[in-house]
Amino acid sequence: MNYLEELNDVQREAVLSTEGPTQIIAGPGSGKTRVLTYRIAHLINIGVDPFSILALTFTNKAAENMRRRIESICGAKARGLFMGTFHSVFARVLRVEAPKMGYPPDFTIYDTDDSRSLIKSIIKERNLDDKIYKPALVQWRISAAKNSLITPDMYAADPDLRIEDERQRRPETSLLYKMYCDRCFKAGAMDFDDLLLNTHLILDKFPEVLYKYQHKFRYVLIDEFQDTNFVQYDIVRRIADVFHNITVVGDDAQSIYAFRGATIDNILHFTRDYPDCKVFKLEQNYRSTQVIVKAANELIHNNKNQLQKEIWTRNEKGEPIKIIKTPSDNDEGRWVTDSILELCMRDHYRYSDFAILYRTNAQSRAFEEALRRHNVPYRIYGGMSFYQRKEIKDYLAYLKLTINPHDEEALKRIINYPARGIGQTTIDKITITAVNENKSMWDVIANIRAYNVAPRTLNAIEEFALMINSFRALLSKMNAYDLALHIGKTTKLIAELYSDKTVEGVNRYENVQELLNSIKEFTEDDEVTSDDALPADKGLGAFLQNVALLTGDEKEKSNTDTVKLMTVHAAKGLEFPVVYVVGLEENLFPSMQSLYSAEDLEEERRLFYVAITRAEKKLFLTYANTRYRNGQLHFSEPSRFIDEIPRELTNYAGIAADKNYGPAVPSWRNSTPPRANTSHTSSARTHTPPAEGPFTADDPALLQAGMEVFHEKFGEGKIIAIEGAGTNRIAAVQFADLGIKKIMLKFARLKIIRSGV
DNA sequence: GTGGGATCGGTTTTT
DNA sequence: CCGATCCCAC
Repeated sequence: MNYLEELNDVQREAVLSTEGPTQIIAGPGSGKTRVLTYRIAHLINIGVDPFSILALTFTNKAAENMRRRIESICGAKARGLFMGTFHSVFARVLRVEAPKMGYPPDFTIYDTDDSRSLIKSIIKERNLDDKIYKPALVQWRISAAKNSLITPDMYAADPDLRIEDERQRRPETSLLYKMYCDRCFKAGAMDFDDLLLNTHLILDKFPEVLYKYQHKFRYVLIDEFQDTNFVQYDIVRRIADVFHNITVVGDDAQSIYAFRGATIDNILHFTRDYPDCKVFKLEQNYRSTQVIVKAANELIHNNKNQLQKEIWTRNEKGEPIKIIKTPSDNDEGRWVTDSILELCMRDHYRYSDFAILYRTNAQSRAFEEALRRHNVPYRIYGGMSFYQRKEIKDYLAYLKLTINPHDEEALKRIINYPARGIGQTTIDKITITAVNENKSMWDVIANIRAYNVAPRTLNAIEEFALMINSFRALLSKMNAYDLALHIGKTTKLIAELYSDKTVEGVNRYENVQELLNSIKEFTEDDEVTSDDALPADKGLGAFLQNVALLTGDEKEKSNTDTVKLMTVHAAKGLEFPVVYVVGLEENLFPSMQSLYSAEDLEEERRLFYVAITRAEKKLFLTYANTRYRNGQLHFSEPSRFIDEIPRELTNYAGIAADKNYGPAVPSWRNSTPPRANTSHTSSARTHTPPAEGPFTADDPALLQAGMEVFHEKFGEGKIIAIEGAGTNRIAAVQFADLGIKKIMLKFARLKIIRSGV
């Protein structure tokens, strides 16, 4: 078995000792994925039935990647292996088992948007103020409860939670939680958390189900164990409770999902639950230069809450880490682009060797613009995923409704799209009736004649119900693709998009075609991993089951020689020869909300640790002096994380000084940074703005930076009138060559409301 | 009930 | 800057 020869001693041991509980602590670049894949491949090679192996990963990408690697070693033998994300694997289990809890086998999966929108409508129905009951917060609280295995009843009974909710002026949260669960259930829908919670509940309540999976999955392996939450660990622990062949792979230093309920405690609990477990520590780094490895070690030592571990490497020393300060976010984009072009020319790097990593998705803009200007091909990962686009969600809503007409979110989305004369008032009435009669909205619609409805509306609703029912009748007669196409045509959805010839419209049409393609692929894909316990299904229903769990960007586009842009979170598990970690500013990375708690700050530090350890050869850290965030100009201080890297590993000098990007070391490093002045807003009511100069800020630095952006965007201009008071004010600006434009001033930010004279 | 314009408000990270 | 929402004229 030649694959074993590629491994070092620890790695080989970790691959070969297949039996019993095993913990593999694997630092960045230590060949973690390799060990995990080889371990699975090895299991198959020594004769373990792939059907009895359960491998859980954190992302679809990781699962796919690993499956490919295993198949390249084992070939067809690897078929039938149970591998996927927690959510996708247990969604499959629930398709079989959830009817025991009263869910339909074709239950819908609500994504974050669906679930938020449902919460929103419940808040509205209860006549609560959505300024206080912010849907996102309520959703977060419900999610946290589910992840801690707290049911609505337990929530209501818990005095601590009640006190906390009352303190936050949201006493009805408990009730909302209950209503939310009821509504999901009635809609035949589960949200992401339900997939885990319900799996747990079923294993808990139905011993025969637990027995079945305990004996089916003789080997359980979990990747990115540090990112699992309480429920996830609980589920796998139960499943592995008979054979004890449970392997967890992870690195506490790379735990970056605590905000989502992941807990490092799982690592500690694991050694407590399996005191006899074997532990392997993979500390040799094969990825990065000594400089990068050293920087990473030094950085992470600032965290108190960390298992002792030190990564090391035999790789070359490497270049110092370059630290670059730019005047603005746009300059940052330009500088990085220049740097990429230079390295391509001088050192013959390819575009695909570069990654630009940022803290928030919103930061991608400046880089996109600069890269596009220089015709550098790039690809953005994450952000708005394919399946979150409006046109896709609309289309999918029809498909979902066909499968499960009780799906409330799908129904509300398309009941009047394309417009068919069913307005908001009617929809509200239906909702209220449904709630009052304890039915789903579909029950009301399908039986609309029983209610007193104006003839015109009644007609529209009946036609709608008839259409959906006609689709349902075809379910057993057509394959997924034909039916989807038929639905698109009948509803005029495709025609509507086709007629839109704007750039966005064409794009939307193409997206829908893309969706249809993927349905076709799904229909024709015959790689069946059939199994009596969990039969594979190729119908429209099965397609939809998967769709909610996909992030959609998995499909590689034709051109792969592209610069990659993504958040640090999305970069986990990846590596690149050259990495730019950008936007390294206090309040951004580390993020503003992490600065109040030590734990959160440590998570940010781990995130930065993940970011820099993606780099193989060259690492650049950049930050911008000024940046627009929610339309406001912000001055920034360099991130504290920059200071935590030993000076001898870094190079601040020569930073593009020849290109006028400004001095490398910030001038206010040890003094008070200038702050955006907001005092003028409060006095704005009585203050008449001066007749000239677009800014009333009295901070000269702010004025200066503001003017720069202003001129860059609009050229020379002069304010001739301002109306309004408060934060938003409309200014008429006279431009030398463009006439007069109306511009909205928001604090110091300019927004065009209307262009032209 | 529809559609357009004005206005307001807001931001981490993801399955 | 862009999406959600409000308001108003058809």
